[in-house]
Amino acid sequence: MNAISHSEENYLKTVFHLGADGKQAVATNAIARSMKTKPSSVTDMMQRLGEKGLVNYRKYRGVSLTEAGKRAALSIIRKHRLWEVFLVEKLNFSWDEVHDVAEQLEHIKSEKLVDLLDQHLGFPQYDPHGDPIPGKDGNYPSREKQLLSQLPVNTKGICIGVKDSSASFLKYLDKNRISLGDKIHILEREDFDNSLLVTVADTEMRVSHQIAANLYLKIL
Amino acid sequence: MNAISHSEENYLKTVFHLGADGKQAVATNAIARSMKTKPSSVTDMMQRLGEKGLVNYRKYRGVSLTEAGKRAALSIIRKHRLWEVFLVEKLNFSWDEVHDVAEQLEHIKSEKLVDLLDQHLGFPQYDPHGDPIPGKDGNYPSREKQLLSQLPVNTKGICIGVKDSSASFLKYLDKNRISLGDKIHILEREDFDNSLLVTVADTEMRVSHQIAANLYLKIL
DNA sequence: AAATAAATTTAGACAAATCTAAAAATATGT
DNA sequence: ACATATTTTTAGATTTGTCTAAATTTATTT
Ligand SMILES: [Mn+2]
Ligand SMILES: [Mn+2]
Ligand SMILES: [Mn+2]
Ligand SMILES: [Mn+2]
Repeated sequence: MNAISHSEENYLKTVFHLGADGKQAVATNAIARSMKTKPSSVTDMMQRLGEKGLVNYRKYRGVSLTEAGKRAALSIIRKHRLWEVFLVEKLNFSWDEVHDVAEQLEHIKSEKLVDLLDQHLGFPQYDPHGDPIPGKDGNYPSREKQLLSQLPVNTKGICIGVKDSSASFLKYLDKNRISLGDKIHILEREDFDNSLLVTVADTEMRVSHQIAANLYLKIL
Repeated sequence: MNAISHSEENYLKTVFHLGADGKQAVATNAIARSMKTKPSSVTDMMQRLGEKGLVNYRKYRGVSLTEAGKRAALSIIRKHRLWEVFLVEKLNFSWDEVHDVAEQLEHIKSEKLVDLLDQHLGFPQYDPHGDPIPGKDGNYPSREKQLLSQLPVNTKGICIGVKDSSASFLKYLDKNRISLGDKIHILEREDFDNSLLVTVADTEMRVSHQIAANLYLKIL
């Protein structure tokens, strides 16, 4: 009776992400910008999701997810990230190529498929971009992490994730031999342009503010 | 420019199967029956597919696939069967559970995904039901095979496929320990009900005409 | 506090995919 | 060959998801 459509799923996921993991309300325009649709389409959809009890919609005031909406969003994100792990670990996709395919695979409906995929992958905790994989029961582990750009000189940490996961950024990291799991040591900050001198897995290099502002570290 | 929709793909596949693998024309009613839609919906869709150059549509005369339509159908069937192999071989689905999931997975659009999946599976030739997997280039190998019900007493063969691949038939075969690859020897035919006395992998058993009419053998 | 700007919603249109009911064409039986 | 049955198509409606243009509400600036 109340099946959630492909399109509705995409909207729910966007509301979740834009609203700080389902905690804040989100503006119509923000959703439209993020999904490359028009604000009027968003309004339409939010009214429908409101009627289905998946979002709290108040005219002109933005939307937030209901508990049911949050559960639905987490289930889609779980599938998205499990498929990303599959693509990278089993099929040898590179981490910059998986997003569009996972964007499709996340909509496949079969609980058994998700469970067996999870098992096949050894119950992974994080996706290839360092993002946590929501549990079957809907629990969403959050990890201690800080942007490289916000840490003081002399900090040591492990690179555990990316904020921007666009193909161009990920390819840049590949080219410069920066990978998740690498140990990073901040040697020096350049006041002029906020660039950093760091060692990444013991190799010294300079990273721009742009880069540093998109890399998450776990402090050691 | 002319992307083929989810729904159009399902129709193309049905026309392919009902028309003896794209060789014959197919009636509107046959398509509607097979897809559980109404004949009027089929007419609509066939007119659209006709305009797209994927079928030859002549009012009241049924439809056949064009070369482009055949290519599209084979590509979907290739994906469907590769995913079925994946589900059974890698995720341990049983062969009676894979169809509905593959029905969704076959619509995922990514050439790279299909190529890498094919490689990951070791370039399988047949799906879990014994059906051949079309090649990347669109070639469709056909296999010498005959229905068990149509073979004379004393024939020996290998069970290589099923005609009916409904869950109920497949579960029946599991229960009776009949699997693809088993050696079958026809010992006796009962004239009264056309049932057969056979050995399956050296175990003697009686199979009804219903069963025999849905099992394909390769004669030894 | 008006005036102006920005964000949001509404109204109306459209394409895709489906349906029901009615009309038209084709096939079948006597 | 004619009447009847069957198949197929057309006409018109509905739902989903989108759009543009206009109206409305909220926010910002002077
Ligand atoms: Mn998606
Ligand atoms: Mn990811
Ligand atoms: Mn399908
Ligand atoms: Mn199959």
